[in-house]
Order: sequence, then C-alpha cells, then structure tokens
Amino acid sequence: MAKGERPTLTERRAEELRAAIARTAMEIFVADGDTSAKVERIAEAAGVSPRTFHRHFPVKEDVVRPLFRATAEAVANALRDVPDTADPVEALVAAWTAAMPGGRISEFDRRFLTLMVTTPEYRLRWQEADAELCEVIAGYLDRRLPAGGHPLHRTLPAYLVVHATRHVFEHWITSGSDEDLDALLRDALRMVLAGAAVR
Amino acid sequence: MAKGERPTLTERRAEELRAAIARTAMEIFVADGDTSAKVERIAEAAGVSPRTFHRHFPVKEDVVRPLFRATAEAVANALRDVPDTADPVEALVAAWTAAMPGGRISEFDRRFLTLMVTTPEYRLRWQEADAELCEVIAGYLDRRLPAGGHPLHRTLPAYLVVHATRHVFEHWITSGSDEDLDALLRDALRMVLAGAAVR
DNA sequence: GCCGATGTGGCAGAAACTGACAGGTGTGAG
DNA sequence: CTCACACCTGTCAGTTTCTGCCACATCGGC
Repeated sequence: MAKGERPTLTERRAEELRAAIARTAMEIFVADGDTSAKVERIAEAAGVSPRTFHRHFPVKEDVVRPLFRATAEAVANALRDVPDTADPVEALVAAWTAAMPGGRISEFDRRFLTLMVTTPEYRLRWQEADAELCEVIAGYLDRRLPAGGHPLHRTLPAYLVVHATRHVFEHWITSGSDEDLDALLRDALRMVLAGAAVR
Repeated sequence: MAKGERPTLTERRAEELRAAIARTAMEIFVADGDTSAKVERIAEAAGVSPRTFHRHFPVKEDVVRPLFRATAEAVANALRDVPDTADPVEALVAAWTAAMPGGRISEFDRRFLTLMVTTPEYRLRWQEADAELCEVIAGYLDRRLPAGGHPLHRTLPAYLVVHATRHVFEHWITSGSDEDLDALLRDALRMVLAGAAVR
C-alpha cells in the first residue's frame, strides 16, 4: 500500500480494532442501561480475548477513549477549515455541530452520553479527550488574541472555552435535551470570549 | 458530650479515621515520590485492616478525598465571612489564600499536589471536591449577578471561576511554583468575572 | 518458501474489591 | 451494675480487574 503515510498499516489496524471494541462496549452499555458490564463480556462480544482487551486498554474504562477522541478530532478538523474572518463564537458553535452526525444527537448517543456524564470514571476519559481539544482551540484563538504576555493568557481562554462547552453540554444532556443546544453554547461562549480579549 | 450536634459521635469518629488514613496515604505517596503504594501497605501504616480501608474508601483512590474536601471547606468558610461590599476578585483570592496554612504552600504539600495533578485518577478526586465548591461559589456570586435568566447563567460563572482557579493552580504547581500565585489568580478571575456580568 | 517482527491467546498470579460471619467495644435501658 | 443491642472491625473466601510469561499464528519483506 501507500508508503508515505504517517500511521503504519499495523498501527491503523490496531486503531480499527480499538474502535470496534469501543463501539461494542458502547452498545452493551446502552443496552444494559449501565456501565457495569464485565471485561469478559465486552471482549467476547467484540471477538477478542480478555487478554487482548487489556493489551489495548490497560484500564477497563479506557475502552471509551476512541469514541471521545473521534469526536474531538472531528471538532478539530471543523475548526481548521474556518476562515480567519469568521466570528469566533459562530466558528466554535459550528465546529461543535459539525462534529455531530447530521448536526444533531441521536437518542442512542444521548443515552450513552448520559451514562458517561453520570459515571465519574468514564467522565474522566471524556475530559481527557477535551484536554487534547484545548491545544487545538488554543491554536485557533492564537490568531485572535493580543500577542505576548503570560503563557496563561494563551492557555486559559482555550481551557475555559472547552470547559464552558462541557458544562453547557452536560446541563443539556442531564436536563432532558429539549432546549436549543446551539443557543446555549453561543451564550456561554460569548460570556467566556468577552472576558478574554478576543477580537 | 454535646447532644444538639448534627454529626453523631460515631460519624465524627469515622470521619477522623478517614482523615487519619488519608494523611497516612499522603505521607507514603510523598515519601515514595509516586502513588503506587498498595492498599495493604497504606492500611497497615494507618493501623487498620485492608477490609476496613475499603469500607471507608470503596475505591482505593478515594483515599485522598478527605484532604481535598477539607481545603474546599476552608475556602467555603472563608468565603462566607466576606462582606458583600468587597471586590469579588479580591474576595475569591483571599478565600483561597486563607485556605492554605500560613498563606503559603509548604514544600511537602507542593510535592503531594504535583503527584495529584499528574495522576488522572487522583486529579479526578480533586475535581470532585472542586465541584462541591462550585455550589458555594454560585451562592456567593448570586448576590452579585443580575437575577433571573437561564439556570446556566447562575451555574456557569461559578463553574468557570473554579476551573480557572484550577488551571492557574496546576500551571503554578507544574511550572516550579516560583511565580506570584495571587497575581496569577487575580488576573484569571478578572478575566472570568469580566465575561460574566458580575458587578 | 523462509524469517523476523508483531499481535494474539491461554495460563498463572498479583492486586483491587466484596459478601458473610464472628468478635469486640461502647452506649443506653432497666 | 448488668444486660442487650447497635455498630465497627477483622478474618476468610471469593470475584473482578489487571499483568508477566510463553507458545502459537499471522503478516510483510526477502
């Protein structure tokens, strides 16, 4: 196959396996209505041995990482294509909605995300994916912030943007998801970016 | 003993035991330079059986909760005594410094907190204590925010204040702690509260 | 077709937890 | 003061999560 690609063939295969196991776990979690399924069951449903499961996911809860990483990458990609002239708030909201298939969240996803929000160990994995997003957003905001100053002036706004988004999203998920998510996000992001000197 | 107190005698005793075990764990972690000590060792050092350890801390990492809960309560208490006329930024910074013994962080604490920041499972426990702080700060900000509006207008500023504080603090800890923490906090809080319509 | 590299499975075992039972301690009623 | 009761603790056995090790299969390059 192609030679110049960054990820090796083997690496990509491992990545696909991890994604498949993650999807299997997600389906089991949603079907059960909780996240208490044992490793043995998830591994068997995914067609691998428990030993292989733990080779790819040292800690059981790591199994959901590929899912969150995928959406974080989708947001990052959407943000990369935004022209510099766009309003930052609109750009960030658009990047978020672009990351959802069809611009909206399915009932299946809603159930899954509810489980993730209410289970601390899994919520942590979501936050870790958010942390990677922080760097991307920091890169985006760089073009719109006054240069120089303390390093925190660069990282803090990105950190706050990500956490404001997370807070709004968790509110939306746990409160029944019958509000206008985009409007809530716009509102929250405006608040954050008003405090930072984003132009 | 006194009768009208809220916590039962037994409950307070259990609380003290938990605090003692937590302190023991902290000392072991700092002495080792990592958090890999086994439950058996921590329990033995604290003079209890592993079974009792798990009775008070269902998950091993929960052992640090009493420590973070204590400082969160200290901040909450400091914030309760602040007059309504005080500048919110100064009040919050003062509450934070009041929570540290002597207004500054000891070398021992710095080493411990570094371990907590760099180990996701323990960092999560710290965040959980922060989450309780969110409610207290939301109560404080209530007096200074325009009434009414969406529930998020009440919870989001508090959430952002807590997370901005956490971001600054983690930067300060991991970057060597040789900067002026109060000044960094002031700067970050001003940014957050400027975005929210805090008066 | 062969060979080295790498991923996988099975097995044994360590470590983190849990349920059940027995023993000790203190508290309050009589 | 004594007894009964509630509660906490320790012991023990068992489950679940996770790891080291080795043998085997598979894949990619020669």
